[in-house]
Amino acid sequence: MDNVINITEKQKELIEKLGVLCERDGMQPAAARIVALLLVSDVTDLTFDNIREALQMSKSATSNALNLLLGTGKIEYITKPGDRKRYFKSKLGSWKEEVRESFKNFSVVSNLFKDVLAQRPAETAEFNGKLTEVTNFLDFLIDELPKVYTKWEKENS
Amino acid sequence: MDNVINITEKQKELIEKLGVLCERDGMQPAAARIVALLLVSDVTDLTFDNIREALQMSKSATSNALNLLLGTGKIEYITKPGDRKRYFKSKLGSWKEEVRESFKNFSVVSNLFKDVLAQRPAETAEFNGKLTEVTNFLDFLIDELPKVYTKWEKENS
DNA sequence: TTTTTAGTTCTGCAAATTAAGAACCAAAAA
DNA sequence: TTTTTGGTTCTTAATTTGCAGAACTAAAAA
Repeated sequence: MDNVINITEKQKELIEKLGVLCERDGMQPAAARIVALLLVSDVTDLTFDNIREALQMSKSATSNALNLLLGTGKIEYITKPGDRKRYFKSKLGSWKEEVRESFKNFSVVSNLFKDVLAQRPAETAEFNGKLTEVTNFLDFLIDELPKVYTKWEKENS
Repeated sequence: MDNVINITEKQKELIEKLGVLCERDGMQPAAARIVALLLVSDVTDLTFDNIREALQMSKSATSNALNLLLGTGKIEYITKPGDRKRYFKSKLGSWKEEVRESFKNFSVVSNLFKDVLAQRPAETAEFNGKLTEVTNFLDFLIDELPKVYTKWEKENS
């Protein structure tokens, strides 16, 4: 029988707040709470049933959310010798990775804007000019943000 | 009678692509298409009915989406003397603003992570260390990103 | 071989989102 | 004063999402 993990009121509060934050990023509620739980729980490696009981959710919801999070790289699991259970844990590095990914998205937007510009009539000069400025700004970021990363790497090696 | 605005196939394609992009950012479908339409349309200032006809949506959907977009600052409208209609147009600067806002969000995450750390047991040293690194990274970004903006301003004045 | 464990998969429902259609309304025009 | 214009608001309907519960399964244990 699994020893049930305990969550304090303070922790529950943090789970809600972190959960809302993840949900705003498009994550579904159950998954968001799991991510949050794995951040605040005293024990960092939790089993399927630990999670299910702590968050009071069904097996199906737990299973689906865990597999979704494994797929998106937000969590991982370890196993222990002579133990069939998997121990799920937060893949903390994913937060840094996620930021990096979100930065990459700028080029998708920038490229689409360029496509838009390419087919706009020359007559709407002011509009086209502003749109050009936006794409220039995005391209500037696409250029500068990697440098920020490099600076971080340099300062932390 | 309003002169109906015409949308080419190429423009329709771009509207779909831009629409999907906006939807992925949490914008609802109808609103996303309006934003896209106002970017690709040859005429940049469109009336309620121009939009309704171009995107084939109901008055209610059009009304709700337009008010949502006005509220979130993604579009604006102008009026013309002796004309009761409003002419809606893309607030192009909102794209730049949006990026700036999304950067501000890092401090919300960072602060929450610090709250999490404050109540974590000291025993999970490795985990706490990694979490600390993530918050340090976020704080680094919170510090560096405004500098990137400043650089942009400087290069474009 | 049977049973238990550690999940997964399959309905099916309840709530939330999204948009249509019709009724409505206030200001301007006729 | 009546009508038209340029919308808004209300109700309803169709999807979509998220999750519970039960049935199921493969591997390990007994």
